[in-house]
Amino acid sequence: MRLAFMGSPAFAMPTLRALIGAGHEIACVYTQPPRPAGRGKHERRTIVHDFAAEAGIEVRTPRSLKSEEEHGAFAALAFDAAIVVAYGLILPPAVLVAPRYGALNLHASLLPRWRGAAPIQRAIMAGDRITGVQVMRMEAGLDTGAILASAESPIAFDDTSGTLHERLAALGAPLVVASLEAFERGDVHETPQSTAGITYAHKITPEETRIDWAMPARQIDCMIRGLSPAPGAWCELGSARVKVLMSRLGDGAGAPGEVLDDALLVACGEGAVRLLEVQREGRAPLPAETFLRGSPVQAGFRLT
RNA sequence: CGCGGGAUGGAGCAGCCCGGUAGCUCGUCAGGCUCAUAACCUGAAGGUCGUAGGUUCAAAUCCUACUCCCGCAC
Repeated sequence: MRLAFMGSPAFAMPTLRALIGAGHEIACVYTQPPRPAGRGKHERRTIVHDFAAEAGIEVRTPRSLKSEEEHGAFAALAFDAAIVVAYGLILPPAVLVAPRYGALNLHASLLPRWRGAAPIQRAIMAGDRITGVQVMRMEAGLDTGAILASAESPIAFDDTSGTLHERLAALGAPLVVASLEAFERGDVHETPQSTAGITYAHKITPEETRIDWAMPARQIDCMIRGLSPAPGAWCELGSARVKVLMSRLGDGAGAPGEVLDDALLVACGEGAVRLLEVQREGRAPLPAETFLRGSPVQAGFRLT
């Protein structure tokens, strides 16, 4: 089929590759415009942008799709379908209906749970045991469309947003390809989302990334893994800000934030967590054992 | 030019402010102890101190430029 691919971050890449691999024509890639970002405020292109440019695919980076001009430019390419994966822009109705088969979105949760921007992180942070990916028809509402295809994946005790991102991206790519095949066969089944169990995966804000050691260990462990590798949950160790990138539930009790042994077992409001991977500001992420070699933390020390 | 931290034997760090024989915790190798061990003891190898200049009798340490990495902000 002749497709528009709309996506920006790494999560979108497996699907883009799969579509190309399946022989579809990517007539145009829409992605977020390069913006001054990161250290030094240099202009950064999205990974999808880099890949598409390298592959010789036309790349468009409008700041918004709301204007008549953008509608026209989009419609003019006469797409069979638009595949949207973590694009980062709202698609107005005029764009949604322009392609012959409309716009399909790959979403990383089992809808209607975790509609919105950060479904993978929110699922882990909430302690969900299972999640998945779904291909959904896009409508005006936020992730409210009917489901065309679905695949589940359990969330393990040692999953992080990083590992889940990779797994779900890989799980979703063939689902999208299969959905397009269904259109070609004229065998598409669209199931409306349940009206029960709706939750929203709000964007992660910097304020909520600081660890509050008074929370139960179970919650803290989920928070640490849900925010890893980015943006990372953090706390203060002495005067240094330290990110905690991996943890595991442990046994122990003490004042919230109190280190209970010489291997970073930390007491929480209820229970304890063992910190397995940490990163001091300005330094590289390190396994706890390695970190402690250069910066020992005595039992009794209090993290804040 | 957004703010800031870092680069020291294979790993993680200290030393730098107040220039003068490179240190710690590990790892590696050899030997010892042990029924045995990731445990313990003894010994050894291994470093152009990011790169290029400069100052100095002397630079890991002071000055300049550059490269790479990272935290914050975005």
